[in-house]
Amino acid sequence: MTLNQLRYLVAIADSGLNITLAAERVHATQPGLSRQIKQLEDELGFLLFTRKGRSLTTLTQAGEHVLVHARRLLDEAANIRALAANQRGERKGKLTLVTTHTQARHVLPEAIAATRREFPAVSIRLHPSDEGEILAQLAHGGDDLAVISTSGAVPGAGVAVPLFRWRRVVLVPSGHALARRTRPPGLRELSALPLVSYESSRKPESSLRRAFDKAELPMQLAMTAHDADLIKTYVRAGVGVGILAEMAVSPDESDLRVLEAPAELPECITWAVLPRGRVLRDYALHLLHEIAPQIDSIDLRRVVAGNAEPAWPEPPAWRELHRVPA
Amino acid sequence: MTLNQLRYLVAIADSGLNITLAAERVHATQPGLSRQIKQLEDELGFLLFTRKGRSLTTLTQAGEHVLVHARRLLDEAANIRALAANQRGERKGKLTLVTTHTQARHVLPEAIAATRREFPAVSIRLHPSDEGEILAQLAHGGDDLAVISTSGAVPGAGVAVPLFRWRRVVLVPSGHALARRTRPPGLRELSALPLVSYESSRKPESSLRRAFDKAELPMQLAMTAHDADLIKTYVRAGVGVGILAEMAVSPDESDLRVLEAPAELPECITWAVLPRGRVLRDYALHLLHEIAPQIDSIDLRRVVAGNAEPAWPEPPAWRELHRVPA
DNA sequence: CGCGTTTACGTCGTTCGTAACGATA
DNA sequence: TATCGTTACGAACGACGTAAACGCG
Repeated sequence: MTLNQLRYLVAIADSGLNITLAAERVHATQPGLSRQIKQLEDELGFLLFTRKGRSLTTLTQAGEHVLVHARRLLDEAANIRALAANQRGERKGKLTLVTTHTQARHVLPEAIAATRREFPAVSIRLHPSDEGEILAQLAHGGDDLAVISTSGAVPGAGVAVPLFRWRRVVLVPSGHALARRTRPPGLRELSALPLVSYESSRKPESSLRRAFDKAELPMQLAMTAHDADLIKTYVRAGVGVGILAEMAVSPDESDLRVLEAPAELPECITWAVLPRGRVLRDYALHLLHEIAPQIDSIDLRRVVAGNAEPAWPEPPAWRELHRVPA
Repeated sequence: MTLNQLRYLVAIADSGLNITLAAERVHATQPGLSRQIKQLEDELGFLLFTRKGRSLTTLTQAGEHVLVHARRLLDEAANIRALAANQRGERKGKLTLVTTHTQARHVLPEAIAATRREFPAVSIRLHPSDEGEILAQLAHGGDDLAVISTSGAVPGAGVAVPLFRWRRVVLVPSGHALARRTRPPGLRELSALPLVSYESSRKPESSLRRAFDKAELPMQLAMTAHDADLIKTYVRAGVGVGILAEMAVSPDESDLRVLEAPAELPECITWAVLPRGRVLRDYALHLLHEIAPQIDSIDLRRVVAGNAEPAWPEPPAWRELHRVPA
């Protein structure tokens, strides 16, 4: 059993059991992988794959088990290499974020730009994903960091770090009846209007939907989109009243009016979620410090390493953070 | 970075930084280890050890970190090998238990004998240890299984499986005043008498001591010993009244009388504690089934693998288990 | 016939053990 | 001088890539 054999095993599993493809991905030749897998099977004493003719059809049950442990083993190898890179002061590398469009578009840009200024040789990969799939991506997709919002609940997978609190806002065209009002609309008023909001509001567990349910009011979703720009466009077009994250609106949109959302819509929290037990590269820590300066980096390392229990400070409100833009 | 390099690293760390000794333990030559460590240091780009002249003095701080991950990595390698051995139906291997003398002497013998009958080629190593050190041993000593008692609290490290409940008994010479009484002694009565009990009763967190403290009664520990046989001997010699685990007394000790302990002494639970995430060999599961037939082996595997939350059945009382000895 | 896997073969690199050397207490 | 680590050398093994053969759709 060698590190390479295990590396080949997971590469093949991750390439849909196509050895040739796996070989390209690990920068080796196909016969090399075939042989190493065979040798591994010989050493372990059982087949990792079921074969039909010459090609692989599935992993055996035992193979699935081996794969789980092989992944963990290789993760630890990667941890050692990350540790070493930090120790050497290595300033280049990769960083993969998995997050929603809203975070990627309105929350992360400054932080990522600052990190890139500090670490110009780091390649940052932004991996947009659906709300519900992000944590699964983080757990199984090898991403380094997820950024995700919830209305209060602490995300389960990995180490969740609260970044900031935020609220929704109501967006209407400047000619809209609500735009002339001095007081923000109530939930009952919104209930009577067609809404334009995020795709995720369609889900029954969406906090927007739950707020209406709790008040026993109907919710009219006129349309949904993945990102705020589209929502704004359709609000401008008069399709309905926009409900979106406050991070997604800027004060200079003169043809739109931004109103406070009803108090019944709960405050949300944006979290960074880190894979538990993974050694963070210095630049990952730098990025986290950019988006959450209130978090102590030493503590963070300790918690991710499993050597301390999380005890994070109360996250600040987004509008406090951005009251005085530079 | 190879598995062997990491293996050598931990061997050296576990041999007090004596490379020659480490080389013997891993069945290799000393120059081999020296070179591999040097190569590993080259690859990682920093020193793992601080050196004074030619010999190693300490691990560097970075080396300590690498060591942690190297251990986990090798644990996963061991897991894969264990998985393979199970899959092959391999019936030989090693099994190291760490436990107290009482468990080893009075609880485990039947179960171990049964396991040895089923797996004659398995070498079982019994590793007696002090109450307080057992869990540390399990976490760092590479033992497969700990058996330990507490008065209620769930042991923290690893996966704790409740095996059975038990009570203490009071042991007096047949000529003792208490032996003629029909009702068992109360805590207040015992408080007036010199006691002979386990070494661990000296600790402030001992449940015996806490029972006296709670009743605000003094406890007179005339003497303590590690094992029940010694306690019995000194009870026979009239040194004091024995307080010991019910598992440690048999009905055929005609010169001693066994009395119920006061109700104030809480019931205890004996637990098996397993290292979390370690793949269990079939014979380990067999042994566990012998000492805790109420535990479902499939569930147990799942919980140890981290794929399920523990939900163990209420453990039976020792005296129920042994009411009708074969 | 093309795609993907296996088998055969030669080369290269690496690891290992032996043996000699060096430093230290 | 004994102990422990390093350096030097040669042999053996193993992994890799190339090229050809084999099955299957």
